[in-house]
Amino acid sequence: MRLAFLGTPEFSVRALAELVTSGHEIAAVYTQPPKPRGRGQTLQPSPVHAFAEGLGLEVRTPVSMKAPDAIAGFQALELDAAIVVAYGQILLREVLDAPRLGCFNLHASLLPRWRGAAPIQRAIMAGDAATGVQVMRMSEGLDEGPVLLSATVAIGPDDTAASLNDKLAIAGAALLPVALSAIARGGAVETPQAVEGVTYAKKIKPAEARIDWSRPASELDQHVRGLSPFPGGWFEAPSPSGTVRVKALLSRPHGGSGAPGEVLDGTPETGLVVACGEGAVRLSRLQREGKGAQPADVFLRGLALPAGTVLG
RNA sequence: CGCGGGGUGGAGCAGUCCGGUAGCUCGUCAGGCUCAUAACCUGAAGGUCACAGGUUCAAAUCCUGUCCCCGCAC
Repeated sequence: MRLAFLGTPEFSVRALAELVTSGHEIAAVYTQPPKPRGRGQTLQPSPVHAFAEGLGLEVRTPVSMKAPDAIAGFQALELDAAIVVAYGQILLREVLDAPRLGCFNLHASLLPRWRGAAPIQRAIMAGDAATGVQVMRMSEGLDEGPVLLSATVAIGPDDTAASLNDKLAIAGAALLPVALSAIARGGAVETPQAVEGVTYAKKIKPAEARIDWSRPASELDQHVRGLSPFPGGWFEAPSPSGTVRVKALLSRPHGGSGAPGEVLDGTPETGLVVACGEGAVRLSRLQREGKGAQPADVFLRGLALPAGTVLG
């Protein structure tokens, strides 16, 4: 089929690769324009942009898909279908209707749960036992279209937003060729989403990343893993040169109890065990502000946090 | 010139503001203890304190310049 691909982050790259491998014609790749990022604020193309360029595909980076010329350019492609995977822009009716067979979206949750921007993180933060990826026909509403294909992925006790992102990207990419061949034959079954069980995965706000030690251990564990590595659940710890901010990147509930935020065990061999409002968590990967991530033992050799220390 | 950290024996850090014999937690090596151990005890090796100038009786520490690294939340 003659397709357009719309995607931006790393998550989308695998999906695009899968489409290319399965022999579809990629008429154009749409992605967000390069943004200044990283040290030096140099202009960096998006992961999808870099990947597509490497394959010699035509890359388009309109600032807005609502602009008349962008819409016209899209319509002129005369597509069979368009595949949207974490593109980052809302598409108007004119765009959705342009391809002969319509626009399809790969979404990282089991709809109608976690419609919206941060489904992967929200699933972990909510303590869901499983989540998934789905291919759906796009409609004007936010992730409200009927579902064609679905795959479930279990959320393990050590999964972080990063690890789950990878698993979902792989599972999702595998669905696309299957969905497309069904669409091409006209044999795709589209199931409307359930009316009940709708939740929205709101964007993560900076303020909610801070760790609140008074919460139960299970919730804190989910908080840490759901926000790892970005933006990272963080807390404050005393150091010889004042209070420093520390991100927790990996955690697991652990036995023990004490005042919320109290260090129960800070020996490098054990890891950092901190009391919560209920129970305790063991933090096994940490990152001091301005530094790289470190395993707990290495971290604790540089910043001693003996039992009894209270974290903020 | 977007912002912020940092370069100190193999690892992670303290010391730098208030110049004056290079320190901590580990690792490594040797020996000891133990039924045994990632445990414990004793001892040892290992550093031109990123690099180059400058100030000074004396610089990891003060001044100037250079290189490199790390973190900035679709």
